[in-house]
Order: sequence, then C-alpha cells, then structure tokens
Amino acid sequence: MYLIDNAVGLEKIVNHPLEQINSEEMKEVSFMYCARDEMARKVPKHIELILFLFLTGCFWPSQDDRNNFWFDHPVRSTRKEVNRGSWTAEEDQKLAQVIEIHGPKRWKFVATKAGLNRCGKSCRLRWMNYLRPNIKRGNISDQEEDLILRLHRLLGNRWSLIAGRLPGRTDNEIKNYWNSHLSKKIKQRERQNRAVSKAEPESSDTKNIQVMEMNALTIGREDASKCEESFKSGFNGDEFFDCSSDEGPLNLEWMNKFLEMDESWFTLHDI
DNA sequence: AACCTCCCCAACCGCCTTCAT
DNA sequence: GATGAAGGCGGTTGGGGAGGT
Repeated sequence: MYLIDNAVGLEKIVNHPLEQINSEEMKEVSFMYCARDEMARKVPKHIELILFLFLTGCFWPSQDDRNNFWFDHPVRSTRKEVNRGSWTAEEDQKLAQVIEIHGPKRWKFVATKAGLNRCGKSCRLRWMNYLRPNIKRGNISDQEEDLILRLHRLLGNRWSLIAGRLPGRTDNEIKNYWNSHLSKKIKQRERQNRAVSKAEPESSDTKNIQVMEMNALTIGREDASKCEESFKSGFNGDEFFDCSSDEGPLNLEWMNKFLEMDESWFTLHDI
C-alpha cells in the first residue's frame, strides 16, 4: 500500500481529469482495472489514485508486480472466468429447473448441472434470496417492522435468526431493511428523545410510574416475574430461535406475546 | 433534457462452522 | 484427529433507479 502512503498531494490526484486520458492510456487503464482481486478489494476507493500514479509515472510496476497485478487480465489469465453480477431470467430458469430435480443442496453440482458459469455460492444465494418458493418481497408490514425492531433488540445483528421468525423473509432482506430504514428511524428517535429529555428532565418517580403503567397494560406482574425467572435461569437465544425443526415458523402473535414479556423485563431492570 | 446526488438492494466477499473423507 | 470442501452468515459494495436541480 506504499503507493497511497507515498502519494503526493492527494487532493491534486483526486482532481486529476481522468477523462482527458488518451486512448492508448485507456488501454492501460483497462489493464489496471483487471488488477489483482486482493488489491482492488483493499483499496476500491483508491483505484483511480493508483491509475493516476501509474499513468503519470510516479509508479511503474516491476515485472513481478506486473505479473501479480495483471494475472486476471482476460488475455493473460489462466484462471477460469465465472459470471458475476445480476442474474438473467434465463439463468434463473436453468437454476430452478435443476433444483427441482436435484434439490437445493450440493451447490457446486447444481451450478455445473445447470450449465451456469457461476460458483455454487452464488447459486445458493440466488435461490435462498430470490427463487425459493413462498418468498415475500418488499412491503414489510408495520407488524413485521415492529417484530424486527424487538428481535434486533434481543438478538443484535443475527439476521438469519431474526429472518427465521418472519415467514417468507430472508436474512438479506431483513439486513437491508434494517440498514436502509430502521437504523435511521432509531437514530432519529434517539435524537428526539435526547431533545425532549434536555427540555424537560424526567424525575425518577415519573419514570417509575410510567414503567408500572406499561407493565400493567402489557402483561401484568405475574407474567413479568415468570419472564424474569426464565431470564435468570439463563436464556439461550440459539436454542430458543432454533429453526432447524420441522415445526415451521412460529406465528407472529405468539412471538409478539413473548417479546412483550421480554420488553417488560428490560424495562423492569431499566435496561 | 441533461446532469447530479442519494440511496436501495442484489450480489459479492471473507470468515467461521460443519461435513465428508 | 487432520484436511479440504461445502455451507452459512454478517459486513460491504456498487449498479441503477428515483428524485432533485
């Protein structure tokens, strides 16, 4: 990474008009975009910087470097190319057909059998997140959103566990929804709460009364103490949310009831 | 209409675990 | 038990669509 560390005048480099590069230089640019995977991954934002240094002579790779950086170029590479990026309808169809016959397992075999120039992992992901039957897409309901929020509070970023309790939803979708919608909502709510608490500091008595009211409204003391006991005796999220059995997804009402108990426990303990 | 910016989400990656030999 | 392959997961990226200027 000495290329970046030794860069002179980062601003100047960033502002360099790359579009002014002539066609011969562009050929070299295309070579460099075929730079070694690892290099590109580590400095994806700086690839233009490397190009600039290369094009302006600040960096001229040794023969060894060239061998390393360029071995993925279509002409020079000996490694087998695989399709990447978006799936086509044709690919989807081929994949679905093979899975219908052989089942959703042995993904490398499935990929080969379907005649797809893709890795097994890519096929699995496509199936799990898109082609699988009974997948719900988009339009996450208020009830589902509420459930995600509460499960996340309980489990953290364990998206597959959370998704396992939302029938038809995938971990990827939940994760995306969290990152694009819910995390912002939460931050916004926190900001509002901070603003309110600054404006009118809440007494501990008021807070306690609110907690008691909430408990009374949601589950009652008896349930709350049961809930507390279960947490005291050790709560194993992995076991509780184990989806490996054939029972199918638990219904949302049941889950909501549990989560109400859970929230009450957190509230009682001022967590 | 053309360009720019933002942001959503499909897909990829690396790491870890599980499974098969 | 050791090893390699496959599967599963969470973090991250970047293409492209939507909306703004």
